[in-house]
Amino acid sequence: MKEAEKSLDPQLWHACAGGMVQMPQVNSKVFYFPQGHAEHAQVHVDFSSLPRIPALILCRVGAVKFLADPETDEVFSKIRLIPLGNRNIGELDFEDDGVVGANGSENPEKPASFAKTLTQSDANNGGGFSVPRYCAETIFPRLDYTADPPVQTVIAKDVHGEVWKFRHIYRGTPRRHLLTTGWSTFVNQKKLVAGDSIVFLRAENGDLCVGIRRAKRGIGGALESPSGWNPGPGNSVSSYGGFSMFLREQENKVMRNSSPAGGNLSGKGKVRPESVIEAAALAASGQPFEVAYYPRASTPEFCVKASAVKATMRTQWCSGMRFKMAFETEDSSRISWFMGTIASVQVADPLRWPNSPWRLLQGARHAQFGISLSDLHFNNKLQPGLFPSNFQRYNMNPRTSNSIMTSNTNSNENLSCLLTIGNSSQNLEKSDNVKRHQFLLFGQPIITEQQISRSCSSDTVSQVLTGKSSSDENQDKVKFLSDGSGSTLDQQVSPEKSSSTGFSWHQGFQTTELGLDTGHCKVFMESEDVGRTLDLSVLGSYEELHRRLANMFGIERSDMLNHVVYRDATGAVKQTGDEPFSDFMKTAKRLTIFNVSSSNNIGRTWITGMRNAENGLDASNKTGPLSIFA
Amino acid sequence: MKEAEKSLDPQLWHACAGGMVQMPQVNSKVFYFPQGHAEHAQVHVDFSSLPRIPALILCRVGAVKFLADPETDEVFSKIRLIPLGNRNIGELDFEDDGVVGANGSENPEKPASFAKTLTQSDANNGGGFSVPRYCAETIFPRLDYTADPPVQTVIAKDVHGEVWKFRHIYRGTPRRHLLTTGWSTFVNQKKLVAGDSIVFLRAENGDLCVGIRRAKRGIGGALESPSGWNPGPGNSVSSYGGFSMFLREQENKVMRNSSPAGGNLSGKGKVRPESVIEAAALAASGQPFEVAYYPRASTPEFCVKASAVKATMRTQWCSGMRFKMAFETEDSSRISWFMGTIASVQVADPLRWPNSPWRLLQGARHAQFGISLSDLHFNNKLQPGLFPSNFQRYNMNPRTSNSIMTSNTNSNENLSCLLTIGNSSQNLEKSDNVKRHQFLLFGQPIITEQQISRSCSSDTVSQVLTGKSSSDENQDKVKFLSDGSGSTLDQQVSPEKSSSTGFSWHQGFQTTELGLDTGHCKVFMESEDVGRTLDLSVLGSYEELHRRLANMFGIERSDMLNHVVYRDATGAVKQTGDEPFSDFMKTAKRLTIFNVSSSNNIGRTWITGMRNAENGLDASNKTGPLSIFA
DNA sequence: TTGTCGGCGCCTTGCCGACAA
DNA sequence: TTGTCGGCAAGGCGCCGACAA
Repeated sequence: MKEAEKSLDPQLWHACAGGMVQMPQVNSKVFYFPQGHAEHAQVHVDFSSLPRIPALILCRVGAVKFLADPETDEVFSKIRLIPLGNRNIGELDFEDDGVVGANGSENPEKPASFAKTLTQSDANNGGGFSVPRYCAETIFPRLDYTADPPVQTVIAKDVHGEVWKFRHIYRGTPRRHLLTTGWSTFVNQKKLVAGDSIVFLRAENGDLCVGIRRAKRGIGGALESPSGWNPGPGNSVSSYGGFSMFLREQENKVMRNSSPAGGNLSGKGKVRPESVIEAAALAASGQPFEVAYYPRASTPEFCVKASAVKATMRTQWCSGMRFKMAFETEDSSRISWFMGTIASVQVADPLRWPNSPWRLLQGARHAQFGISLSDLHFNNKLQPGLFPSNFQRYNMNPRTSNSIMTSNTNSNENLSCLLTIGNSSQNLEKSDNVKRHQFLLFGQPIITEQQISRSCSSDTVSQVLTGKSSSDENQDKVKFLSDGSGSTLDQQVSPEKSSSTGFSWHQGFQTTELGLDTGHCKVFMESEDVGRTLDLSVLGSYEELHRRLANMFGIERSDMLNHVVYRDATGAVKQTGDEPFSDFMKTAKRLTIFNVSSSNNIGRTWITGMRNAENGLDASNKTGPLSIFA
Repeated sequence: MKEAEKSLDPQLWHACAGGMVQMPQVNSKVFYFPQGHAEHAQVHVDFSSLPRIPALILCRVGAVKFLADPETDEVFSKIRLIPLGNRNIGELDFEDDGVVGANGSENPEKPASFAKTLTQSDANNGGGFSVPRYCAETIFPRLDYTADPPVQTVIAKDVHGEVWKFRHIYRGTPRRHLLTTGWSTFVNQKKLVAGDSIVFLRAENGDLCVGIRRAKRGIGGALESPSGWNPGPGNSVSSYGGFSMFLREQENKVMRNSSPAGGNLSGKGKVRPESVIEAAALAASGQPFEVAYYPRASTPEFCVKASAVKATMRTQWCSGMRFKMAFETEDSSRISWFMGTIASVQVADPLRWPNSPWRLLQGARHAQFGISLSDLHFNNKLQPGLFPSNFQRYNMNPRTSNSIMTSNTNSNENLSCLLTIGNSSQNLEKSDNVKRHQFLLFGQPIITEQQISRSCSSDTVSQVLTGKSSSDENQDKVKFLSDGSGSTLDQQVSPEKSSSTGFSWHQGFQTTELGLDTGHCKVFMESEDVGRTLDLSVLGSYEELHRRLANMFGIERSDMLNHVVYRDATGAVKQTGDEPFSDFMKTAKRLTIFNVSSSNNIGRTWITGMRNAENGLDASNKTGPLSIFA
């Protein structure tokens, strides 16, 4: 990759980055969080080769470059930081820490811009683009309405300065603004799909600019990204399933036409762990360094303006406290607020970073939503009142820890709702103070530890899934839980309808993280959210297995044939019967029974499973033998 | 790039590599030529950081991996070599140097295979593939001729093991074999264009395999590759021009659909110079090393079996000797022979590699044609009888030197025919023993030094262009010529018709290599083959320049306006008048006057020029200030 | 106001035999 | 024997207004 390093218009950059993204000004002071930088790399960064590094390092901003990926158009920046020495935080002067906000540089005027999330119709192959009236009238060049129909050619420059031409027409009854000719070329070239956003911006010199913000892609999002958004239920299984199929087909198309390297639109690997190590080492030794920051990467900022850090450090967060967080509806530039109650306070990684305030500040912009509001549009029925509960679905990876915390709290208190799945009943037996109520939610058995905290959501149910396993957790996990709080947090909420698909992914992720001993196998029904654990070592044949599964799920044994697939430790997906039972017994790690009735559904889920199988292979490098299946 | 490193079927590998490619057997002995390795990298490799390295190093072959590029399907191999110490060549035992030939491994049976160069119709979007009868009947599965029409699905595996399905039908009047459904998908996926070849092979296990051999792409082929083939004249200017345009349009299409990285189908940069340095250093120090070898890269082998080297070293090549070389018609597996007379013998790089036999052996497979016969198909009218003269057009890069040589010969003797161009008349004045006959060939003045050597070709005229410049050659060149032979060889033949375009490219290349002092500028007419040198420092204005040019070429001065373009030292292409004359005078390196009459021609040539301008930028890294223009 | 749909025309894709090299 | 061409049909692409949320 050549370092063209051509800084683009900061206004366009900010428009693409999103309204909540702020960049520190040159010569301002910021705190650099190596931990946050590591999270930004979205892979595990092993700091063990370095001496202990401070959790946060005060730096002066030497330079900021506004850049865009030449392939994906994703905006990112390179920030040069000069450490200011290892003085006590209290002694420091935080005054001149100006921040370049959404309005770009020192110019207080926000340029006229408009963002729209692409609908299916917008992204369809045979279609045009429905231009919202506001955009057409305030951003686009003035149309001559005396013509019939009024039509013009709109010329827009992208982040690379490349020029795109669109036919802009005002037609139909009732009249509406549309981009027709040229639009589908743009969609194809930029490989846009429904859910991605497009930003139109009228620059100061009058040029019309166009930028894109890609939706977080990939079904395995929750698997790939520690802070990834778990799309979850919402508008029903079928609609989501259909959408994921669409994505896959698109992706295939894209992959066939482009090199494998070019197909990676979803990020990851943009910041390499070596870069983090290098930066952290330089920072700790007081030498200038440069970091790349991808504002769309859904991880919290790791260069936070010094005054904000200082202000937030004054607050002692503890569970039970109410809090309020700003986030922006990206396509309309309004600020929305989310209010909630702090559920748990916990140091993210007490071994490596003791007393680190990282993600404690979830105020000083760690509280910012890493995911953009546009993601919420997957839920077509979404209403403002649902935001809080949706936010709770934000997937808090146990590895990267909880977002809200102090250091001396019982984390079992104030949890909204514990939905225990899989083999976690073992945990419950250990924590003797929990009450067990079994009830059905959307037809699925749910075990709660506490009643719903009404403060989170007024008309929906929110649950927190405990993903913790007891004795069979892997080494990594043991370390992480060693602070004794005894509960790995992971939140999931189903606001209106439950989606088995969504849940299964989630569970797949958890299983990935937890791992299982040989002989034990997770079993899932395609249509159900809840998995069970089965000890294969007590079984002697496929017939016995099928009988057992038939009993377990109350279905006909004959229906089992050709409907049970599993993944083995190597990641291969097989059907029962593919290999001798003795081999199956040893290697099967996750087993899924497909619905017998709907053949359509089977096809779809099978493909989904294959997809996750790929992700599973990746993940296995990190956590050893595992099994994922949706 | 991940090292999948999955060795593919050696038979398929050899079928794709071409019939002339031989790979050394494991445990056999070969000589490793660092010089050849460097040429293989196709960029300048600077050995100056290393101590002096032997010109050839005897090695044992540790391992051979047969691989294929995951993106382009280009076959290559990795050869592990273990140096056998620095003993005197004469003392060595060359016995067990078995070679894996085209028939693959030790198996003496050559598998049934067939290669065909794609015609326009084959590569057209809306078309199928005309299967030569031989291929259909001996390679494809047997067709049921009782059906009407006979039809079957042919399934073939590519180098990655990926399966492709083609509808194979025998229809039409007269009957012919065709691949229809599935073919265009294959063409698109593999990004094949007319001129590329496809190889069908029936493997030993009965599987049908399909491989591809890409034609050397890009108009600047002769510029990019030291041993590149100069397509030259042939079936008229317009047909060639048309074809090159076609290539360009195809390329654009490809580029739009694929990432920039994926667009590089033409090679270059496959072997990085660092790898060469590393290998050479390890080889010199007697440590095992690995080299990658791209048999389609058109550079001579640099791992040559030891016995062949030894045998050839016995021969004292000198000019005037007759020689005979084998090469294969790749699509029919016949061996053809080329016979010629040695024109000049010269050490390739006497400073860096004194007494190196590199390219002394263009016998021991250095004489092999680096280019495939398929390149000759650009000349549609090509007949077997023309091969010799066509071969003479093979572009012998002065840098990489002449292929046939000894060290004590007057290189001015026995030259087939010297066509002196540009400012080389100065040379002639220095070599007082040459006779000067001026005559016209295809309307161009030609100065011969000797009569045509009839032995080269019976019905065509062959010439050797002397590309030598006198006092204005650059440092690099001076070094190269320092052995005193005083003649840089470059051969060019126009068998039937002359193409100004072809000639111009050739000249462009020569000018590149030779370089010019500041102030001196090469001047070319678009329609002419012959360039002149102009001392810009004696001119004072654009007007004076135009007047001078008008005189020089006998055209109207007014016609000059807007028809003179030039390239400066940075590689930029400009029109006269774009910058102040004083700047122009200092930087212009090559100047071209376009035909005024035919606007069509101008357009075409302009595009060609731009293309070459790009190549010029690359080349400038190697030779300093230069000027290329076609 | 704008997202989605069916209608429909145009243009590309791709299969065919004719024809000629 | 096989390369190229025009014919032609199918189907995808893409523009349109209708309709409804």
